Amino acid sequence: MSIPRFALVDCNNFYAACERVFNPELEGKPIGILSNNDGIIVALSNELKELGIKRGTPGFKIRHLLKKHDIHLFSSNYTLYGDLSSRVMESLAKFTPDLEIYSIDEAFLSLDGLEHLDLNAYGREIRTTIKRWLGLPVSIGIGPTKTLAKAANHVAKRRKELKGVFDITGHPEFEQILTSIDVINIWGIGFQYAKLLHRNGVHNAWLLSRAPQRWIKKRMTIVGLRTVMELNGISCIDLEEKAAPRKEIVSSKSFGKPVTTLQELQEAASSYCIRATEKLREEKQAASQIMVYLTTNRFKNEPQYANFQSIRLPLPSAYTPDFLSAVKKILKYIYREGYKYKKVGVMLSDIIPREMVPLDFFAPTYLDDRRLTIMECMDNINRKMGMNKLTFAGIGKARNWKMKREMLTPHYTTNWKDIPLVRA
DNA sequence: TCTGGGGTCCTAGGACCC
DNA sequence: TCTGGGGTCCTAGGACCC
Repeated sequence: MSIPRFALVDCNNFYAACERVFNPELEGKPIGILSNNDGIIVALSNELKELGIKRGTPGFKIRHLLKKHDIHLFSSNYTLYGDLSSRVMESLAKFTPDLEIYSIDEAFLSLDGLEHLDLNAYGREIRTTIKRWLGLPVSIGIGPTKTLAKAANHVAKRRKELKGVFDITGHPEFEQILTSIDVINIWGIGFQYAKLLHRNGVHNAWLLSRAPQRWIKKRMTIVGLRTVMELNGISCIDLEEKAAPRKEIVSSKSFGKPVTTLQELQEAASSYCIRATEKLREEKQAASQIMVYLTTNRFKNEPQYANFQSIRLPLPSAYTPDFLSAVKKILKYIYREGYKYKKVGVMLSDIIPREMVPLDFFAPTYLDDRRLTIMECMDNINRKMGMNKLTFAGIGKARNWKMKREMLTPHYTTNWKDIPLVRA
């Protein structure tokens, strides 16, 4: 049996690269993309990283540097990134149908059956194609396991001479290469585990691959053990070509400025609830549990309060009003007067496919009568006319809960008005 | 003034049952 | 004086990912 071969294709500094596609003047300049509400920096171009700025830095903290270094900050434009992402994935699918879309900017490809090719050259062809078709730079790591493909990608990104592609499979300097990678950069090792490993002298990926497996299992569970096996070339994490159905749906946002009244919280939570139930219907699912939480601003030196509560519906549903009344009840119960609230959120869970919703003799369920039709009708109108064109009275002024996005670029690829013009 | 949002998986421990 | 043991289910919390 031949060893499997995985490739990880990862778009370099994806959000920043997307902004550059339609604004080539940004080439070579430091760019940062801000989170919702223009809060923290979530994506950085290499030039911005080189200035010593870290992911997670609040935008306002570097405001004084913008002019000096010609830094360009943008509000996140997920409509644009999402659209370019699906174009990248479609292009990759032309190379192999065995593909797992792992995140907005990454995909695992199975290269099984292509071992006879020069996989480095094959990777470079993929890379050139994506660059030519979409103007986006990608890096490609290849290895016998997903974890090693990820590690190879890490190397491909950092060593210029590799030209963005690296196959680590059976590499003569395998040991030295893994030794050069700090455990924190290994897929599956986060901040806490990296601390634990360093404390115990396991500083790099090579040492991790040699670590006693019983100790790993005990301290890092079966998940950590899988990572170690994968570093040893034993594939434990398969390619998942079909997206697994979601098990929970969360919708939450921080407020631009503090909120104090129950009324306002109700409106915000209702609008998140509407969004969450829309997603639920998009995936043809139904949920039977809803949780609402709220919290004050932990960065502020003022009285803090956080709480949550959930309600179980008698039957799974995707009928928005079922959830809206639950939201109302919960918020009324957990709300305390006198605090400045920063965030409220809604989470739907216990999700099942809607064909599995049981029928009830005595009460209308989500699936029978006109409820389904009403919801579908609303969803269709909103899809066509824009989000929240048709909505529920309960959200009041909620349309104004819209995020702060002061530095938003146009929706170049998804809105007729925003399509770039070329002047002759 | 201004500090994100949306997910998954695993385990320990309690409740409950026989 | 003696105070079981094993199985299952659920939940909270902690770790991780992007």
